[in-house]
Amino acid sequence: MSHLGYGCLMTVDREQVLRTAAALLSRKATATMDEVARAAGIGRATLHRHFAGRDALVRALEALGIQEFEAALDAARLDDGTAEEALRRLVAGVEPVAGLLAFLVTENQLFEGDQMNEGWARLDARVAALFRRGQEQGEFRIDLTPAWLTEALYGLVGTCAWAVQDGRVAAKDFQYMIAELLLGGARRSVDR
Amino acid sequence: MSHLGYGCLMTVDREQVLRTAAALLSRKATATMDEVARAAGIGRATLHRHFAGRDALVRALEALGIQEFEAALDAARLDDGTAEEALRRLVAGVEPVAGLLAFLVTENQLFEGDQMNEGWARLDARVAALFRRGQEQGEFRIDLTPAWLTEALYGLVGTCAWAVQDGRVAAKDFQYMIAELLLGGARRSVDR
DNA sequence: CCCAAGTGAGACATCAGTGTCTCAATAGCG
DNA sequence: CGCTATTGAGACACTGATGTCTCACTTGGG
Repeated sequence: MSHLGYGCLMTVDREQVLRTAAALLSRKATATMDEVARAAGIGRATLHRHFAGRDALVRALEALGIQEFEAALDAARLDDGTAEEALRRLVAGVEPVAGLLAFLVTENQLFEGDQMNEGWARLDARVAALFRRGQEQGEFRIDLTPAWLTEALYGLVGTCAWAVQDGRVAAKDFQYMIAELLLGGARRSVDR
Repeated sequence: MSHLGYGCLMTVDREQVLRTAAALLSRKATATMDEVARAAGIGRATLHRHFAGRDALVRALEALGIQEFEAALDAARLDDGTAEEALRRLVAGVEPVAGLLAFLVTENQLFEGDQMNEGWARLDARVAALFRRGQEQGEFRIDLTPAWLTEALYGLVGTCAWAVQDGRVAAKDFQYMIAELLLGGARRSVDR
């Protein structure tokens, strides 16, 4: 059953552990392996059986985050319909990955090594391309660079994930708050 | 001269050290005391002379961040003029503190202890009050809660500070990018 | 010019976190 | 009902960061 990676009730749910770890580490990067294990509801020994060490854990977090974010990008079909529609689909699809994404964005130390950021750079380019498309089609303003809009999206997703975690924003408002702020801003326009 | 806290050229510039430390620690929370010292251009021993330990350093970071952010809030005169004007003044005044602010927002572990967050909660309330005023005066939309707008401001400031640090956003665009996105969003309105 | 203050570099003991191990207990499966 | 796989708890040594100390050097003031 171990070859399945899941299915056995007594077997640790690898993804669940990683999500919990991301939520904890993104808020307390100095958390102990023991704290991570406790947060995930498993023993330190078990955590070590699945991830050779702290580095391996972080790498796994990185890999899962990139993988899931890429899946969200695929599912959002960024080239279909208006850029606004695509962005809303992206925000919706990113919600389950928000914790992971917050960790990736925060833990900049991942990208100091060499270039595991290759994977990340590719995702970055896809998001930026969406904003560029919106600008070229006259849908988005051109005075905010695609690079900044991309970073802002990441920042807002992470911030909102934390706000939800701390109860400052209702979980059901996650998509709305991010998409509306990013698209329309705080100002009340006359045509809205 | 030590009673002045400054003035002696060979004396370490305490605030400069803290700013450097904030910039480093907000991007690599696991950085060593030695790394912090090197980044600040001083020896580890000297760093230890000024801050008893890592905890003391973080506390000092917290205190300075709160103090300077509060000063920025005062200087922005949040009750004067339109809410938009006040927000733009705040963003402008916050720019020099952006690194410190990014550290405070990211290092949530500060607020796990007891309630040094009292100081933070007060600042939080002031910012939220600005957004609430904007809403009550019909200037801001009411479907985005003041609490969320407050968090979003923090998130965007931190994100933009990092983007500038990494060269993805030009330093001169700091205020514009944040204020414009936060106020108007990415969408190109017909009345703009 | 000399002295006090401050600094950097390094040595050192200490300690918390890490990684590895063993062992008893438990859950699923035949 | 055993058997196997997996887990949690604990013991253990080890590594790296930490905090403290000394000492030589430099700077600025008297």
